[in-house]
Amino acid sequence: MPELPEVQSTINILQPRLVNQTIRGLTVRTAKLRLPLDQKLSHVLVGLKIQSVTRRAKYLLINTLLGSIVIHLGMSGSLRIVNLHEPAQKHDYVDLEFENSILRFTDPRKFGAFLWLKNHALAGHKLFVNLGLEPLTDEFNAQALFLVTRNRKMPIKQFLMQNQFVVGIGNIYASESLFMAKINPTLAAGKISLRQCQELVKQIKIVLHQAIELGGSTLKDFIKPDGKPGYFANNHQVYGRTGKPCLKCDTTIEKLVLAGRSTFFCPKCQPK
DNA sequence: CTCAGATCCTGTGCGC
DNA sequence: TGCGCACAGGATCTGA
Repeated sequence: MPELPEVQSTINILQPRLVNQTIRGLTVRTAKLRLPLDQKLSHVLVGLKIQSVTRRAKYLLINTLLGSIVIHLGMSGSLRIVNLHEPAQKHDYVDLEFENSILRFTDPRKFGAFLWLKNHALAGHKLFVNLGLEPLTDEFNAQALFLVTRNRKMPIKQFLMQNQFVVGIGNIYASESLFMAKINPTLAAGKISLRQCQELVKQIKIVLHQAIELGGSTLKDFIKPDGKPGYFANNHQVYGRTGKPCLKCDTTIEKLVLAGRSTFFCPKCQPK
């Protein structure tokens, strides 16, 4: 899936195409996503007009005056806009139908989610209530990161990937940001200095902004909402580059496993 | 409270 | 060419 840049790119493409469109129907082809999908949702949605398409963490929000359709792409989900009567493929699980087009949700691994939340239920919902700061805001800064990491023994990479303090940093961009900030991914979060926090925050913002500008990264099977294939791993410094030379110092890139997730780093640029 | 590990599900790619 | 196994972008739950 999609990390934050892919979700944001999806939104950037969907927003102009969906705003002011009126929902004509909903077709659901599975009940089992990460969260159960209400098969009778169609009655609620038909007739509602899309006001905006926004994002919170990696949740994509299609907003109407009454509430929001909340979509999470999980590990393998994608959205695209197709013509009416375009036949559904194997893992096409939800269609949101408009007058002249369909927004189609595909998710082979079914780790994603598609649900409806009324306005009053949105902010307090369990999916949203424990989410941390958006990484591209001023609230996510070095001072805040420094304070919240004190006494934490968890490796900094895992800490970044939790959503409690900062959201939207997934497995790819955690490795990439730490490389750019020259911080070893196994370093205990509580051990990073204020100066390292400054560099890390700065690099996280740069890396995410760049990926968004590129139109969302790098997934070989990532399909943008217009149906065109996405980019493929062209810009990664360390992710997926085990055994290849570091682009800055030529040292061989290494891989290790942290909390069950592959982690890539340069042992010379990111010393312990 | 903190943290490690298992878990949901399917597809792909590798070594044999 | 076919088969089995390891691994994959996330997030949540359990239990030590």
